[in-house]
Amino acid sequence: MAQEGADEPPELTSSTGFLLARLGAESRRRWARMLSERGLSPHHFGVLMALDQHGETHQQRLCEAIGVDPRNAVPIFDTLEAHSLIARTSDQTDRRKRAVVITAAGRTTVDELRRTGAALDHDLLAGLTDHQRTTLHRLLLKVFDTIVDSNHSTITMPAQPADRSAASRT
Amino acid sequence: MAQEGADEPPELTSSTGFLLARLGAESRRRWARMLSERGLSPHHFGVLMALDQHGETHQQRLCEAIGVDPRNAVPIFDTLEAHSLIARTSDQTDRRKRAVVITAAGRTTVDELRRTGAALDHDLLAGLTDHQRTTLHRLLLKVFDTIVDSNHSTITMPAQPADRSAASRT
DNA sequence: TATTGTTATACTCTATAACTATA
DNA sequence: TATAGTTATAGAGTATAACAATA
Repeated sequence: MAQEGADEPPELTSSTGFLLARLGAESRRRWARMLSERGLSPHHFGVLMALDQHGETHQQRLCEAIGVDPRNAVPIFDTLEAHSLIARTSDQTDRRKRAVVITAAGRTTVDELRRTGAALDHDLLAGLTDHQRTTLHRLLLKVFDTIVDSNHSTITMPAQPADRSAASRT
Repeated sequence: MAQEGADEPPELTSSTGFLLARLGAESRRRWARMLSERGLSPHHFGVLMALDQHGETHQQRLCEAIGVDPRNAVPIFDTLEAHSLIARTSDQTDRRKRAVVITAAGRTTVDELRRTGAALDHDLLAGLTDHQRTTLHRLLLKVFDTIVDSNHSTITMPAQPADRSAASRT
């Protein structure tokens, strides 16, 4: 288990995965409260964020990104489309798939929410230094890659670099 | 944002809190599946773990430890008591409170589950080195302390050092 | 036959309101 | 009045089964 310094905390929560679940619930709770003021849920924001970063994709990849079963995702996409934050079209190469794109309004919304969310991060990570926050984020990203890769055999998102620059802000 | 090396991943999930929520859900999902085979939920395990580490406490402190509203915690304690994994008695100094203790069977169970959970951790954190896992765990613990302290004004668990040694195992 | 998206449904978890008993 | 625990209930989130359209 690799010996650290001597200031290792007793235990409190011996399993990292369980501690992750505990903190994740707390974080989601705060996000949900903030987002509910705009009629959105964490899943809605997750879809917008994934679309904003990766550009057009189909629903199943988005479901994987936000960790929601496709069976439960339909109402999520419906709501986003009803709010004109995304648009769904039929994929021409494979008509089973529905291509999803973020709209200009969706892009504005996700940028707004991201800024507001930064305040939540600030509170949540108040006990960490800037360097520790960066380290934590980097490690969590690595874990994220692991679970996405393990669910399917080889999937890492198409990485179609949506012309994000067109909506340059701030 | 403190410049790291140059191998910083693009973004994927810009908010640490949101990424935490995403990974926490995945982790909880895996724990839930493992625990369901024994008729338990993540909350049940959380209670047992907190009791095993901190000894006797009352219900509200346990609720805070596992992040569950006291209103939703009653069935959790009831189930644990029905399985004889915990025992509830009336606190003599304040008869409103119900003192909760872990039983010998509960201690055996939590040790078993902790070992089984280690396999889950291994899979979940497969992308990290041992050192990175230790770092991640330490950072998450710090965040945990932050949110517990922020919810109430000053609470850090009584730290009554239950005679854990009596159940020495392995 | 396998995959994408969908519907219906049941189940779990969480949040809101109000009540009892103790302090 | 405030707190610990409880109950009832509605809502959000998640899992199970089955289906239509397309590949």
